[in-house]
Amino acid sequence: MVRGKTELKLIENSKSRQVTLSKRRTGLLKKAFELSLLCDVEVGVIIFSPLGKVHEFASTRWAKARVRRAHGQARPGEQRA
Amino acid sequence: MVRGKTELKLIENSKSRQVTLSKRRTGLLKKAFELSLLCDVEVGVIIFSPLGKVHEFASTRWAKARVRRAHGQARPGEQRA
DNA sequence: AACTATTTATAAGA
DNA sequence: TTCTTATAAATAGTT
Repeated sequence: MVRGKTELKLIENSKSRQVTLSKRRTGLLKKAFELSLLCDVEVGVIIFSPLGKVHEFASTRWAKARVRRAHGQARPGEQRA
Repeated sequence: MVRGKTELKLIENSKSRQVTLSKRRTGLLKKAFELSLLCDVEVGVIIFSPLGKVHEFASTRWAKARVRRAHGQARPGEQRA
């Protein structure tokens, strides 16, 4: 949201969407890390990219285990199919 | 991180920590929502406050189910005890 | 991948 | 907790 603020809707252009995903994913994971550190809370974040890649942040071993369990089943595409 | 930038370490003062948690939690969930919307990705976020409260964001029914399953077991404090 | 103009997020204070 | 404000951080578009 900068330089001609972004609308809050799906980014149609796939190239832009990919770039934005990459940047914001990094930002989101960073924010999650900071929150867990600053406030001593358990945080878990899971992001499934369309291509099937998974990115995650889990603040502790406990949260990691939960996150793992969370996607130990089917992936989004499979589930919704 | 503003007005005398925050150090990346546990906020010792519990009052400040609580306030920061509240603000940043809101921000994190918002970012997660935006990411899922803008980039069409599945996103799940779980935050366990020390007091046992749970805050979450899940972009889809699929993700919701996963997140629910993820903390349908024990809570952090219990697990680590 | 870097840059940079702007928008956002947010720490502190009220 | 909600509002305000000053400033740090994130990031969209560009190179």
